[in-house]
Amino acid sequence: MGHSQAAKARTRERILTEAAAQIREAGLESVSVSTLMRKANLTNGGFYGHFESRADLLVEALRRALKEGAAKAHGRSGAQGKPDFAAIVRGYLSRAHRDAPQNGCAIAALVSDVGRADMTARAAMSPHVESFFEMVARALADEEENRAIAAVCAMVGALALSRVVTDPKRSDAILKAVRESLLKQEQPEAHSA
Amino acid sequence: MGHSQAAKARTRERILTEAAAQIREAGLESVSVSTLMRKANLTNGGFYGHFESRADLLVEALRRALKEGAAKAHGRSGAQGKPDFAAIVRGYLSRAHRDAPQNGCAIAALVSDVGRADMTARAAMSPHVESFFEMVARALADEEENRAIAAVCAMVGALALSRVVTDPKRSDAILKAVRESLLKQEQPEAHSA
DNA sequence: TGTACATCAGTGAACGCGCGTTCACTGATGTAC
DNA sequence: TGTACATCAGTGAACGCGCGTTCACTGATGTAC
Repeated sequence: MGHSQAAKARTRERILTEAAAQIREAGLESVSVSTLMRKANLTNGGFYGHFESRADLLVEALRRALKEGAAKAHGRSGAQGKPDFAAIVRGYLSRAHRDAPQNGCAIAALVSDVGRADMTARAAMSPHVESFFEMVARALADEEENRAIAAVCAMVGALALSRVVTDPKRSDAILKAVRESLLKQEQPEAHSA
Repeated sequence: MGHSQAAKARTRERILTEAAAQIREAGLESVSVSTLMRKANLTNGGFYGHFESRADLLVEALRRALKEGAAKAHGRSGAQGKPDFAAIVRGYLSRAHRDAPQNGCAIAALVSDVGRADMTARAAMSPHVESFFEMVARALADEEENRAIAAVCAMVGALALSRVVTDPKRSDAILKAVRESLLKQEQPEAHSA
């Protein structure tokens, strides 16, 4: 199989990316070493050349999932400068986001899991929660932190609840209600110009 | 051990109550049949006299946890008649609630788990989400559903996130920010009397 | 009221299974000459 | 440029363990006489 450092790093990347998608789709506990390795076209044994243990992988996969989710959010909100509040809200509270948790926000996908997990997992997610607050605060006209916190909680709650509710119409209604509620508060200054 | 129907029902109750607390504290997957039975002062084998399988128990425990959480919320909001919005918000977004998930709202404790669970679990939680919306709507001055949905999402999101964030001060800040944000919207009519 | 029996809630050992982890091995690649 | 060797990423069988589940059994209780 050869042994270049770059190739090994790429393999590790492949495992980690697969695991990051898996935990957002089916939870931290859903990851099994052999299934994961099979998905990466490898065999169980090879796993321990890349990670110390399953627990070690889970933390790294969580970090990866959080980073991917954050990157996507930043992309949606206008890469640099003042982020666009309406764009954030519309992107976050969309059916597309609801229906593709494996590519979406890891915070909403794993809030309740991480809320009862050990300190390592909680410490991995905490700064991403704070970053989300900050990004939304920068997007608000008055940049008030408390309003940003409330907006983020509403978005995370709405997305997570929309994935619970079985009736698709009611699920859509949740996304829509919170979208409108948040956008109403934050009218563009130019609306009467 | 005897065999009265009432005694058996009480035993079942004991197992179910224990399981309902357990899933809110540590998640659906945390329940192990033998550990659960040991906690109920019984041995593994007896389990199958009460439940068809572990999967069967998990659904029943989820239903129980949801019911307990709802009962508590109704208690806090003034048992009958128009519920008290401020009381709901203050009770839900309290440190006491955050720190005792095993006695609290099963929706916040298990949103992301149930969001990716099978239809049975999602169908068990959905009506409780709708009830929560309804209760909050009745508590609002204008009784507008969309505002109730937004308030519930903010509460569920805030409680779940407050359990993630590791810094206690920041966790408190989340609860406080959303408490104030919701209460500011819904001023008592008599505030300038 | 007292005795003999049937019931059945609960016991606890045993089972097969899948899991995380280990380890002796393989064979393609990079390197030294 | 060509050959021999060392490296080490990945293989795949094996391991011990805990799990969900089964089952023959026990013994306290309710019931019939």
